[in-house]
Amino acid sequence: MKTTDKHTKIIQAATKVFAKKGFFNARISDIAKEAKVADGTIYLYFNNKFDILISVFEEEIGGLVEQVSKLLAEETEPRKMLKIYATMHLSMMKKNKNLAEVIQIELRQSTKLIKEYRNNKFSEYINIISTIIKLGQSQGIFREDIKPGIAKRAFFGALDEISRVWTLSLKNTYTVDETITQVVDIFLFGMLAPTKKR
Amino acid sequence: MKTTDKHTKIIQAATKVFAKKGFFNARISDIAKEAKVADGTIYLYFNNKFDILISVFEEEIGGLVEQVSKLLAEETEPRKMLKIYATMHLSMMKKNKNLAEVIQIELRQSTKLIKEYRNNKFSEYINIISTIIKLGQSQGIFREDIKPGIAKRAFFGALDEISRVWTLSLKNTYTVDETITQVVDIFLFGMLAPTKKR
Amino acid sequence: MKTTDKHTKIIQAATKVFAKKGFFNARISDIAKEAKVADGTIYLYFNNKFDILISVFEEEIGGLVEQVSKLLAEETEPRKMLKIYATMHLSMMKKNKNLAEVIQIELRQSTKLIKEYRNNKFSEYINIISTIIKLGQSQGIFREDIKPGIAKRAFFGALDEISRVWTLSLKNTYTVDETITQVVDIFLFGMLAPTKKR
Amino acid sequence: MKTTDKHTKIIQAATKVFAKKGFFNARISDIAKEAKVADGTIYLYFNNKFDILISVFEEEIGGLVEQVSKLLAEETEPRKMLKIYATMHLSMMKKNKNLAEVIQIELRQSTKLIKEYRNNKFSEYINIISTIIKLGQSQGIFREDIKPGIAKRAFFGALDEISRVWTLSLKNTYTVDETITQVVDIFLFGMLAPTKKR
DNA sequence: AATGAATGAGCATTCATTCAT
DNA sequence: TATGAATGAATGCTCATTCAT
Repeated sequence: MKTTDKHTKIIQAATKVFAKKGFFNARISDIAKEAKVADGTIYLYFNNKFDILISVFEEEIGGLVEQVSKLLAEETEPRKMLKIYATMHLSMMKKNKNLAEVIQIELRQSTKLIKEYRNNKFSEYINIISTIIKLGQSQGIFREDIKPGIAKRAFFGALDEISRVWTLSLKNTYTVDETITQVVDIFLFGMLAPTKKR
Repeated sequence: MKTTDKHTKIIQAATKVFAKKGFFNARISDIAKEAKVADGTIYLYFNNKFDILISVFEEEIGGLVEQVSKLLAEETEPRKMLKIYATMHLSMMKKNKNLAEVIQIELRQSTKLIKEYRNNKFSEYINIISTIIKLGQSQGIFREDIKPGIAKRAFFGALDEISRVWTLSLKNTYTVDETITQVVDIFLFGMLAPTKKR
Repeated sequence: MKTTDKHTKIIQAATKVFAKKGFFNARISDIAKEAKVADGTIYLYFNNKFDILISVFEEEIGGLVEQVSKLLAEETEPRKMLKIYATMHLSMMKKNKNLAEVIQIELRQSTKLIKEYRNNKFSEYINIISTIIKLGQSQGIFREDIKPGIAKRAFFGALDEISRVWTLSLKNTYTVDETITQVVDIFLFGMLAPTKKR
Repeated sequence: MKTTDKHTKIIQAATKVFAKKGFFNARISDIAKEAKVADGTIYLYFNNKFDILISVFEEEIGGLVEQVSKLLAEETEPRKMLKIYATMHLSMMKKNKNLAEVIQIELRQSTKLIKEYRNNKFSEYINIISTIIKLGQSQGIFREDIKPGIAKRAFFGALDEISRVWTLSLKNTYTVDETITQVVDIFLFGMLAPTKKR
């Protein structure tokens, strides 16, 4: 991974600047300066400011997908998988506040602003959840009447809102582990199939 | 309250315009035109563009708080109360797409941009959830180990993400009722205290 | 004619600036400064830079048309009318070098750049020539085989090229009167109908 | 002269590009692409963009001078020579629209923009006209009082304006021959010396 | 000689805000 | 109170030119 890879350098700089200032308040020259590149150079790699934003999503969320997928490949138990997903997501957001802000704030902007942008990587990322739920249903672990398409939204929304509060406030009332357990437990119990014995 | 109340007219116009174009793409002149008022007049009622945005939240979310509170006052069963909250929130978002967009997108922007803005009304709105949960816990209905401060975020995040998807796509795969039942059930089962029999 | 007529002030400033620097090298801020107006003010009166250029033509050439028409209204002899036209054109170009440059250089640019611009005023101005020629033909003064549509171009082209050289060089080898007589004579003799006696 | 002569290739490419887009809208990269050469290569042969423009004139108009001169060398009758000049000019402009546009529009720009540029080739080209006129005067064919310095401008201006209209409009109301005859006849009759008989 | 990636100065246009009326 | 013309700071993007290879 050479330091001279301008494309990557710009993406990283943009993530940082978008997170700090927001898309609209970020100036191209801010990104250029952060990437230690001339303003014009940016336009050798991206078509326009929106294009940079979208690339940030695709690349950064693409990275998330990759990492989460790798971890999940080693696990088969749906309940544990859901916990892994939540843990990964929240700890990534905790570690990479820039990415967190970009996902929480700018992602929403972009969906609205750029109608043609389909958020492919994001869909891919969120669909990992429904895949796990379906797996759990096929194994009789999760209730059959749970709609994976709705549950995935509820689960992601819960995680997202929690990480959103984290980026806002410096003080953390609860630890990461504690929070994960809380959220995952609610969903696990909430989706659990009734056992005979019980 | 006459329709000539300029303040109210501007707030309503701003809600509409912010929802349609987003805060940054909305022009003061757009709001002025929508409110049938001169550009300069807006500055007789608001300090600047941000001030309008904040006022929009305060007023619109204040309205939400009021309506939800009124409905909840007639109910005492925590599980039913949670369902009422969810139903109210989602149906309001469904009905008032402008408000929905403003909450989902601009709320995040504003929290970020205006550090001094405390989102009082929004906190009030979201704290209704934790109040219900605490009530449920005191009645032995919800598990004691549920942290209301975390659960309220998870619950609101789930609702918010779902209404976000609604504002984006025209086609609705699931009905409102179906969706509400799904989400509320997950949380209800998820937070339920274990019964003796079981 | 109030000095506060911004529209007129901007047109005049633009004529001056375009003449001095050429359309492409002229900056909006140059025009604004010359017109003693803020940059943004220009956009209250014109859509864009091209629009200013076109307006300059329409107004300035409109003025030419008006003045020439007025003078010609007092004359009925076609040969004298042609001389009046030439005299007016050349002396105006001599007097108003800015307008001269704008006509010679920018008019050509604009016709090329803005395909949809029809140069109405300019056509009107040049058609005065063909009208005179037709009049002369109907009176048997000019040859019948002269095509007014071609002759008008030749006549205007001759005048234009001459005034072009004037704007370039400081030294004038010939006087204005001398030059007018030369050019007009060529065309008058050149278009004359053969007399019986001859 | 091999096609690998970069200098020539660039000149030809520039002529084409300047004609199509105009000097200011033409990009160096456009010329480079048209010449199948790298952007930087152009700067091995020319100092800057203006330099290319000037070179285009010198070379292209030089070619005109050469061709016209060759043809005129075979003729000695001034009236016929003038007709040859007009015919050559107009048919060249008709055939080579790129050159025509460059002469009509960019020539004027350049004269203005680059004060130090003396347009030597262009002067040479236009002076052919005055040379012919002087020849005609020495032979008693053209009137003595015609000033060749003025008449050459009038003649060239007439031809130029006519070819300008050609480049603008697709439809041609008159044929080339018809037009040439019209223009040349006006000037011939217009400059004719009075015959004894008359 | 040739390349083309990189540079960074330059500018048209927008729009929040002001203020004379 | 209300207006809306006027302001001018701010910025995304272009492109002539350079220079390391």
